[in-house]
Amino acid sequence: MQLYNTMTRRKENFEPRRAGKVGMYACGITAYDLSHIGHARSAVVFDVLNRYLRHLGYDVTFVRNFTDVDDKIIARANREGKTCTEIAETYIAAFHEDMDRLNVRRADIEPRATEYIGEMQTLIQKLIDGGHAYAVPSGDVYFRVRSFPGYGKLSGRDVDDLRSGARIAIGEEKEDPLDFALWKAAKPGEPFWESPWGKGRPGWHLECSAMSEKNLDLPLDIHGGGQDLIFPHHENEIAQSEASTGKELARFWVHNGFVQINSEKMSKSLNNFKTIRDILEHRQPETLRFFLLGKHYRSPIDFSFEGLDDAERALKRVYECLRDVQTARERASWKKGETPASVLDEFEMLEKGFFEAMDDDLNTAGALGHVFGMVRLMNRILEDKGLRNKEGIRDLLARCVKLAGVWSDVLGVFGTEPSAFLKDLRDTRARRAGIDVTKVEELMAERAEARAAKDFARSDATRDALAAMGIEVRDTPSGAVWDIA
RNA sequence: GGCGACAUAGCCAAGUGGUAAGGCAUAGGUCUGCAAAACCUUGAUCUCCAGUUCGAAUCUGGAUGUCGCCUCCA
Repeated sequence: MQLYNTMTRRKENFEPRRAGKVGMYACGITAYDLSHIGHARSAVVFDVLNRYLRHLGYDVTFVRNFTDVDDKIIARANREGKTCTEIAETYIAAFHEDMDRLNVRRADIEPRATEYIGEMQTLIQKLIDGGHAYAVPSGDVYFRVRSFPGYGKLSGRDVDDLRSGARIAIGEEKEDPLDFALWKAAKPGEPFWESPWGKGRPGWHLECSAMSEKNLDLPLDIHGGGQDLIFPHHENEIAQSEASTGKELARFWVHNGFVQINSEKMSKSLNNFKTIRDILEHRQPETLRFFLLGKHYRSPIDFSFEGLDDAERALKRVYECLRDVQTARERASWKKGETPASVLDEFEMLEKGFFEAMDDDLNTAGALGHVFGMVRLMNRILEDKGLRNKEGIRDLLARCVKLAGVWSDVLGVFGTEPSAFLKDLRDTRARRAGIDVTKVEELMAERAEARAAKDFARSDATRDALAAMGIEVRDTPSGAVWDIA
């Protein structure tokens, strides 16, 4: 497959370092608050990449870390009178819960920073020994940026330009404004670990270098994260890891675009933050996931509830088709007859098109186009009285179900039992609209009675009453069903 | 100021050289007691200007607009 590499700014043919095996590392969250939809996007993107690489037959080892010691965690712990460990545990558990709902698979290894303090100290010592780092009297240790010639290569930045804008904050004892902390001396009341440089804790960038090197071989095949991590986080990781090991840190750098609100980045200062839980209050998790897959992973995606509702309707269309295919397969008798070649061709083109899109830098939006092409094809077949009862179609429907299974494994959507999904969708919408389901059922019963008596005036009156509530009634061979308009 | 991304129908969104996938919404038709779903039909020459080319949404230059990074951030 082709994958865009931030380092070279080009799509490149992805080949792992060792045949058949992929080592992938993605930067996870800092566990100090509930995860927001930006975290959801990043997680979904790397989940799809993880799933697709496995689909292609690679033996993937996926590592995603948790930062469980950090300024913001400390601040929250102090504010709430809890320990950092308690805060971290709380929000790691919340993250897992949210990810499970979004059908994001757990990483194979989920290291936590505080479990790697020893490795981090070893790494710092190596950097000091190599002249790449220095300790200052306060007990901080800094990375000496000018000792690493490649600094800026990932983000395309020039060290001199960076230097002109940088400044040494009061109290810092850096040799150079660009130098960044590897180890921070503990202030009173902060958690700390003993070290050769005094009591302190690791710098954020260092954590990922230690955890990636410990859990995977360098160079990593893929290192990923949000676009905002390119500078300085990943740039600093490269400096630390490459200066200490002499090896390239990662071969492919993959970065996902942001979630925006009204074309602006979500931020707490703009007060436009949406947590995953805010969204899942009134929408199904699969709708959010499907919405996120609707745009290419490197582009910014604008979040809105209107957009989510469009996604919900589109997803419903897929599930209604899956349900209808399922029903059609239950037909007791089939007549002799082949599937027309043109239909088979179309089926195969759609199947191929999906995977070509995925191979092209994980073009999920393009792939979904082919999914809907399949929905149209299947609907058309099921509508065709002369075709739908043929043995050839029976076999095609079986292929369709099998393919839907593969697609859902890769994308992490369309995998729910159709009837269960549709029922849950209806309940979700009813809750969202504040509709009393019991009342609806009563009116439905009344209408059924009226229709049985061929009292169409009364039947229509109940339909109108239901319509006023936002309920749509649909008569099917097996009785009337209702849905939210 | 430095680095970068984006600009496609009412909305969302694929498409990186050969005359524009798909979704949502809208309108008409088939079907239906009436409806709904489904199916069929219906719409854009791709922000603007100049250039390269037999040919450009797709390449080059410029303009305008929007956004991101350069400080913690997915």
